[in-house]
This record gives sequence, structure tokens and C-alpha cells, in this order.
Amino acid sequence: MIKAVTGTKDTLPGEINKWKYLENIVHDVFSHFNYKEIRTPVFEETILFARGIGEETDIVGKEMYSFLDRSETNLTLKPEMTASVVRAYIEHSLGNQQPLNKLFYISPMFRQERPQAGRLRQFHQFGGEALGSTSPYLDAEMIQMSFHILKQLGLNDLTVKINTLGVPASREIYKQKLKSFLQDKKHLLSADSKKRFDTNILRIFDSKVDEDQQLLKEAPTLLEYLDDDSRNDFDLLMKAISSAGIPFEIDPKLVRGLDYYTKTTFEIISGKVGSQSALCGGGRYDLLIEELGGKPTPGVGFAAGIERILLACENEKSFTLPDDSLDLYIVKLDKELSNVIFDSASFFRRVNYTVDYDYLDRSVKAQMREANKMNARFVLFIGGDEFKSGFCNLKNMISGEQYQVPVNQLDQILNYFKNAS
RNA sequence: GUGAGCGUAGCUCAGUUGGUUAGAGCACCAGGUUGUGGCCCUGGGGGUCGUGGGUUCAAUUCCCAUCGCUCACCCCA
Repeated sequence: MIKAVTGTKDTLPGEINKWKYLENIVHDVFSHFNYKEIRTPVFEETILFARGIGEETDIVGKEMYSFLDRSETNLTLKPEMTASVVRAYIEHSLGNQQPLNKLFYISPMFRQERPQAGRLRQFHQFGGEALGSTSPYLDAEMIQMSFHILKQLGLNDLTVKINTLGVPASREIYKQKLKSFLQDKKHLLSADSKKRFDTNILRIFDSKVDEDQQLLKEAPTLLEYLDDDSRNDFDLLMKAISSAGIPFEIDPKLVRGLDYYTKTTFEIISGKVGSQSALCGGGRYDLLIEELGGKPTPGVGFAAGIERILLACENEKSFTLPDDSLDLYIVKLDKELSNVIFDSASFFRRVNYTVDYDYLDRSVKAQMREANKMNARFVLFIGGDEFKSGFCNLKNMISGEQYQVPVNQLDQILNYFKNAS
């Protein structure tokens, strides 16, 4: 048997309604904030991600699905969306058409990691990007939108964490301070953190090892070395999300792994999804667009993992799906009447009723069981003596009541429907 | 890439201290009198016991390998 590739999943009919439910909320919230949807190809030239995300990151270093196509072009299935959005923004000069572009997306992403709870190799994200303004109110908007979507899905076990990384200059000064602070304690660090010491020292804060965290307790914090501009924006951001009624905590340890972040970073985590608890994360990237060859343009955005969110929803039983029951099931009493059944089903479907009937020539009892299983509100019986004399029976499946109606006046049945519902 | 656990019907799981036709519940199908559901009853279909090799008179049960799944580390959404 050929099976789906490791880390990929089929979404079967029983589950698709949850996705649609979520997608509807996503569309709804983004459009209320006046964000416009953008779609980009699933693959791009590899160099886009290498340059945008950072050569040194794990994503670029060991997780990308990269391959040469038949004309020897080095392509990569997109591991995240921001680089693609920025590429499209530059390529189509969106910045010249209007000074601020507010965009959102829902799209599959690909990273070759070891699958675990809330982590797949093909996974799906929705997210927003605002390109063209340094206003911290846009940062606030990102947090607001993502929080709002999660709330609309009925999630409660949420923690919003925010931090600011400042501008590169102040961050460099801080990195030096941190380095000298840890220098003589380096031998006490875990193996992973020793590596981080050289590659990306800020990530040591991410360590789950207790000893590492103990050592860091006395460490200087980034906030102490912030430039005035970043500090001011951070203050405005906190005020804004406070007045939006969003509870948050400042987490100086929140250091995004992608190279392009500046100033604000944030994350919303759930206590209901296992160890991959970040449902969404994002931040400001004021230097990325320039880095990718565009005019210097500030930007801010976030991405959210749909599988993780759905997992949290499942575990919190956070919402119930609207029912997708049938309005009408047509029961065929005589096998010869298939064409009549077909025509009447067409009639009801044309006027937007959800209708189904039996295609397997099964017994009336089996047809009734089917109607019941599909939660049909009404059953129409066609056939037998009453059909010959121009009538058929309509049964209300909830009350059990049954009425005889003229078969050449199906519109009268429609009236009955409307009155009954 | 590292580590741990698990692989028996569509699903959730029993079971075999190695021994003839491998079980249950749910789901599915058909019946329970002539053309009518939800409950109930009866019957039925469906499993190379993940795959390959080894030990044995005999393996689904023991051993080895392999593949897959799950969770965690790492990293991230």
C-alpha cells in the first residue's frame, strides 16, 4: 500500500469542516482590519529564503525541501511566508501603488523536521503582514488580530508574550555584554547552549535546561540596553494592547529564531497542545525588505500554525460545528421511478435545498436508515398507488408527521418547508 | 540529527505461558412479513496479527533486522 509521505496528512471529509470554520473566521477578522489576501507560489528560488531567513538559521541550514528542477534551477518549497510576500511586494512595486500594504494569507508550508504533536512536514499557516510603516500600532494590530482569531475559535488557555529586540546597533552592544557575562560560566552551560554561545547567543535564553536558566538569572537584559526609539515604540505597543483588553506578559527571553526580526516580537502560546505550544508568533522586520533588494521599507507581521490551533481547539472542545444535515431525502418506492426522483431532486436543489437520495436501489427501510443517519429534516416518498393518483407523502422526521401532497405541485412542498422551518 | 514507546479488522482494543477455522465493542451490509428512520433482536462481509529473515515438528505469540506511527530533545507556527 502506498501511504502518505512522513509528516503529511490527508484532511478527510469528517475533518474538513473544522478547517473551513477556522478559515472563515480568519477571513472575517482580517477583512475587518482591512487586510487583503495574497497568494504566492508554493516554491521559490532557494536564494530568496537563504537570504531572507538567514543562512545560519536551522530552517535554511537543515529543514528546507530544496531541489534542482530539470533546468537546474535551485528551488525550495516555502518554509515560511514572509520572504515570499516581500518578494512579491518588491516584484510588483506594491509600495508605489500605496504607501502601506496590509496583506494576509492562508497557505501550506514545508519543513523537513521530525514530526511530533503539532508539527508536520507539510503544515499550514495563516498570517498577516503590514509593509510600509513603523507605527507600533500596527504591531499592536498584529497581536490584536491573532488574539482575536484564537478567541473567536473559543480558545481560553492562552498566554500572550511580548518582547522587543531593539535595533541591530543596540542589540550588538547587548550581545557583547551578555557574552562577557557568560564568558567565565561557559563551561557550566549545556552542550546545546555552548553551541548557541557562538552561533546565536540570544537563543541561550530559549534553553529548557534548568542549569542554563539558573546561570541566566543574573544576566543583563536586553531591555536595559534599548535605544530610545525602540523603548518608546515598545511603551506605545504595551499601552495599545492593554487598552484593547489583551492580557500579556513581557518575556525578555522571547528571542525569535529568524534573523530578520527587529524591535517587537511576540508569541501566543497554549497550554493545550503539548510541547510545541506556540500557536502563533511574529514581530517587526524593518530591514528585511531592503535586504531582499527593495527600497528601505519597514514591516511587521505574524504567522499562526493551523494544525496546532486545531489541536488546541480539539483539546479545549472550544467550538461546535454547525450541523450540515440534509433538508430533504427522497425515498424511492418503485425502482422504475429513478428518473422522476432525479428530476425532483434537481428541482429542490435548484432552489438551494440540500437534497440526496438512494443510488444503490436499496430497500425502503435502508433508505430510511440512510435518511436518519444523514439527519434529513424531511423525507419525500415517491411511488406506489398514491403516486399513480398524483400524490406523494412528505414526512417530517423530527415530529414524525406525514402529509399527502400533489406530486405535480412540488412548489407547494416548498411552502411546507418554509413554514416548517 | 538524538532518545523513548508502540505496531492484531475502517476505528478503539482484547488474546495467544508457541499448537487445529484469531475475538469483542463501534462502524458497515442484509433481514425482523406486504412500501417508512432513530431503540432492540438475528445474521453477514471484512484481518498475509506492519514487512523480511531466523529458531522450532509448529510462530501472530520467541530472536534479529527493517519500515511505519507516536511522543520528547533540537527548532519553530
